[in-house]
Amino acid sequence: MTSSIEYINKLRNSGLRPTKQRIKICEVLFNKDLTFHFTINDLVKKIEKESNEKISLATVYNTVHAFEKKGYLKEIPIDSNQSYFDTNTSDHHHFFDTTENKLIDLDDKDVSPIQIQKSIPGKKIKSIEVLVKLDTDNQ
Amino acid sequence: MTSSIEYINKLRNSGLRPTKQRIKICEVLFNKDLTFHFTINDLVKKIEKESNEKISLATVYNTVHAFEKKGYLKEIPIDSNQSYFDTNTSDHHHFFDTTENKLIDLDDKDVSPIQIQKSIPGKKIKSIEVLVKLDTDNQ
DNA sequence: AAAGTAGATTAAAATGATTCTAAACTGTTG
DNA sequence: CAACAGTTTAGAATCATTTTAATCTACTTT
Repeated sequence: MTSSIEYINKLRNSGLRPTKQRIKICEVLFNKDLTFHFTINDLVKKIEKESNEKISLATVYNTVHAFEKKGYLKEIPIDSNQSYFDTNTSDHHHFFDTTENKLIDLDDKDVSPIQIQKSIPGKKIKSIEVLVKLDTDNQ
Repeated sequence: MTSSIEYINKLRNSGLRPTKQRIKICEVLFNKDLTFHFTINDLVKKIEKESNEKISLATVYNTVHAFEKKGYLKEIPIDSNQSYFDTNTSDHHHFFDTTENKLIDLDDKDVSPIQIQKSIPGKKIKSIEVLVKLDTDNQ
């Protein structure tokens, strides 16, 4: 359990004003033992469930994007028309269960080191993300 | 140059009726020396440019999805608000230039072999896709 | 502590990609 | 050729996301 004072500091230190809404969103996102994956829609439902005041949808979008920019959240590349985010911002990868449309974390240590032998002039590598698609195994 | 007879056979063999529209889309997608990446919007423009008749947007969507299901196209997992497709259906990966929003092929041979040390019970690996995000290098 | 202001929140409207609808059309089979 | 299932179509509907512009609030300056 992190107290809201710590979120206030975290926000201030990132140049984000610690508003009531942002603190609440921090609590919903980061006040957990485990990291998790979510869509904006998931997050709105979580906020409604864990709080009595409602936060405008635009604010949820703004805040998630602000947190992503600050590195507190990561967007996960999935071929979907909804954006998936991850509260686990460490270097890691994902399984995507194509039958259940569910994401599962895949630790960096469970993937052999990835080396890219090609470079693009004037460009530098920002991130390397592995997506392992899974299917039901009916042997 | 593949003749339209071959596309007619290809379509028939996949259980898709060889309509005027599908044959035209085959020509635009597969009558090239090089494979390429596209969005639906790109494809519509390409069709307009390479043809005098117009194909309804709904038909373009239907056909792209039908071709994807048959394995003639692959969707590329990108966290973007548009779906990207690839006419290169062989095993390979991608660079994504985040400043120009452009995809670049990354050969399987240019990526060190990837081994996944974790397995999910009842699931088997369907594909492994690597997305390397690029940034402008202003050293 | 009051005033000023830049940043934040909000509901509602706008946008843009994608899907759906239902009517008209067409390839295939008998 | 008739019949039918599959296909195309324009336009409407949907859904996620962004924008707008008015209101509000955290923070700085006095």
